[in-house]
Amino acid sequence: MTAPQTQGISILLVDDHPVVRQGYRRVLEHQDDFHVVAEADNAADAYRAFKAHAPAVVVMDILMPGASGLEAVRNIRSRSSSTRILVFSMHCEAAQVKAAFNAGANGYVTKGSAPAELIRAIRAIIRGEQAISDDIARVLALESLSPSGSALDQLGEREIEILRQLAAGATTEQIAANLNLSIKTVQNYHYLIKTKTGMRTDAQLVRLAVECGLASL
Amino acid sequence: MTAPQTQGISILLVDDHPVVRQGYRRVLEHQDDFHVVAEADNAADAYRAFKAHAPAVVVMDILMPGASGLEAVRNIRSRSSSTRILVFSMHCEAAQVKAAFNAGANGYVTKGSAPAELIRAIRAIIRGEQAISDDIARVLALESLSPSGSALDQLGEREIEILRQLAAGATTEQIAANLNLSIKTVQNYHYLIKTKTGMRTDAQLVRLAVECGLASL
DNA sequence: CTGCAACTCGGGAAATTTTCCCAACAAACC
DNA sequence: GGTTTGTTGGGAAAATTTCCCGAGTTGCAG
Repeated sequence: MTAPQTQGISILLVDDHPVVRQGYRRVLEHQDDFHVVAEADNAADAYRAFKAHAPAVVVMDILMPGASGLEAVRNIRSRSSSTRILVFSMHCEAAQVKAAFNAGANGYVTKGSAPAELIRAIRAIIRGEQAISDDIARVLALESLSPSGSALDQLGEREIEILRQLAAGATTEQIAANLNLSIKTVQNYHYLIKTKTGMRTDAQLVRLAVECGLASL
Repeated sequence: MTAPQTQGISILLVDDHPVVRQGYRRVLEHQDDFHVVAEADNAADAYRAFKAHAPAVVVMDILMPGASGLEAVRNIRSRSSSTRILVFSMHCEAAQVKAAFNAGANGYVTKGSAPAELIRAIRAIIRGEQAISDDIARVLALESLSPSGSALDQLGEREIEILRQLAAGATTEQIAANLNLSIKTVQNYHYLIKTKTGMRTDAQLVRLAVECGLASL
């Protein structure tokens, strides 16, 4: 199980800036079990390279011209659930990070992170863990402590009300009836709430609502 | 702060049975600082009377024809967070009691309780405490000690484990991977758990799991 | 020992929901 | 006046839920 693979870990490196790619390639290949098998400088090429090389790990900048890097992450994730995806970005915003994980990323580090942190993150996601760099951790931690509803202040009143009722156990139909909305609208809100908050299941939504004091048990 | 209010404590009394109301009115007005300012015999009238009289305390039976008494509790609670609501019922079941507190009740006594217990409960909730009668306390205490979570002993081990992971926020895929089952099997269990427990949404499942000590928040 | 009941595991197929796109409208804001 | 933001819903493909079924395994009572 834990024996190192003889061929090492194949990596696809994606960044629109060649110099940056060079830098990362050097850092990555300094690990002798890491092997950068391909590079790409845009989302479309990244997806093509992914299909061609089936790398174990994709390391990509999500800030690229053209199609969003997040879109590439989604594409790759929908094609393979086993590929590990590490996103790096200059952004250190909670929403951005959540969006990346929601799109299917396994890790997120900022470009300001030390090389050792990048390596550590890659080894973590290979083990199946989720990885974030220290500065991201700090931002997310502080955000979760903020006095406002943290994940809730990104939601509108309607969204909050619907989340509250969802967490209370109401069905889509009941909510639609309670608020005098069409089922379709409630479904759309339900989906929107999930994407905005980064929650993937209704159970996670309930936990969020309870944490934010929206619902009780 | 602790000085008795000169006008005493205003009470709204709700029960669908006139004779029962008479009995309670007598017991309540035997306390000279208690004053029953209104009565109602159904949920809708209760809510109207509440808006009209703004009583300090609402004493209501939740077992009434028509709209659920719980619904009335919720309505009153959403209108005023300071009003104290004491629920009384013939039922002495843990689930019923929890539902009442969840709806916003401050206290719960059974109809079998002695008058002194009712008075004690009202004085307790006026002080901002939560109050339950002795028999309720015994039921809740025993339930919390019982090895099986009541609604859970109708579930098999596999079902319980899957419910636990669902409540923890795991996706179907993650559960299937964790337990080495097919997604199809997890879906079937998920459905089976819902039908066996009578829960209609995943949010309700989470609540159930938490109540039964299967999950925490 | 035999049969029955319960638990575990999954396939099939129809029904429903989720997902993600889009557009319209109002209010707020620059 | 143009832009963003919140609210409301349609459409259509993808995914999940729902419910039915069978099959292997235990355990237990007859």
